[in-house]
Order: sequence, then structure tokens, then C-alpha cells
Amino acid sequence: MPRLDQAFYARKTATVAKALLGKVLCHQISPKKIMRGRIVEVEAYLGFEDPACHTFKGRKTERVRSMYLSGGHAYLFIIYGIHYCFNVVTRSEKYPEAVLVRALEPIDPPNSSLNGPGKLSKAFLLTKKQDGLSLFDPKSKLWIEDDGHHVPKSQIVSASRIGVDYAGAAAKWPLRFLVKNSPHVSRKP
DNA sequence: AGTGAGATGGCCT
DNA sequence: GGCCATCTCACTA
Repeated sequence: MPRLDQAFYARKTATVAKALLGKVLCHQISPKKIMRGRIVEVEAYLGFEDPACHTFKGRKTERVRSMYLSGGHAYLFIIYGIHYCFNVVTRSEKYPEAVLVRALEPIDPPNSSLNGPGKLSKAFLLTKKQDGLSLFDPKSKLWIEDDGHHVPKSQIVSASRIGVDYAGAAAKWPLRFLVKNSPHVSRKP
């Protein structure tokens, strides 16, 4: 299966977010074992102009360093002292923006619990170790692939982002995207 | 169905 | 010191 290339990630963040729906996140966790899940829910975070984004107004701390990498790198951070959140960096080094992957439909192993950013990170063994990894380097053990499954535009629902009420009006921006009627999302829109 | 609190620790002002 | 891009469980109803 073809791994998504860097050009895929270099586009506008909301475009990448919607295009990621239906794609398959893969993590090779041992020589014989690859975790796979189909992306069904994402959120876009729009950098400098987005009060909900970690890089709002150009913030550049140690934690967010990976967001200043080029599109197609992983950004992992820890939240509430317990959970990890997995993000895909978009655009270029000049624009620190990213897509949070919020939920996956289990493929392998089946019946795993992947309906939430913390849960999917735990199941896929995604931690700070994966922070900054390339998703397009052919040698990388973490990548996203296109298996031909296509989610038509009519099947994409947008909604407010979750857990960012502190961001004022930006909390209402329709930057959360879900596959319509998917039973695998973190919560119904 | 909806609300509320606790876990638990790095990060930021 | 206070705040979180979360999750689970307990409680009300």
C-alpha cells in the first residue's frame, strides 16, 4: 500500500484534515506486528491565528518544536499528565499547523478501542518517542497509507473542536471533521 | 442523557 | 500556581 508522500501534507491544514479521513494510520511496533486503523475523526489547528493552537501568536517552546518541522512529521504531546495526543504536522516550516487525529476505526487488531485521541495513542503505543518522526520517510515505522478507500465529501461532517472552550470564539470554528454516522468516533457531533 | 470529580504531571505565565 | 486538544467512573433522573 502506498504511503502518503510529503506533498499530501504540505497543503492547507483544513484540506489535509479532510483528506486524512479514510486513510490508514500504521505503526510497526515489532518486526512482525503492524498496528492499523482507519482515520474517522480529526481536528485542524491553524497556527499563529488560532487561539486554540499551541503555536498561537508564534509561541515556540520546547514542547511544540515538532510543529515547526515541515508537513508530514508527527507531533506528540502529553495532556492532563496522563494521555498522549497524536498530530500530523501540515504545510511548511514557516507555518506551524497540525491535524489532531481523534479516532480510528480498528483494522488490526480488530476490536481495539480507538475512539479518542488518548485511547488511540495508548493502543498504538504512540508516546513522546514518536514526536518529530517523519511519516513519509520510507524507513519510518510510523506512516499513513491510502488503501483506495475513498470518503466522499457528502460523507464528511464538520463540527466544533472538543476541549478548547478556553479559546473563546475559536472554540466554535468548524474545524472538527468526522465520517458521517461512523460508530467509531469519540463522540457524536 | 447529562453532570461532576479525580487521576496525574508537564508546561506556561 | 493554575491550566490543560482526556478518560473513566459515580451520581442524578
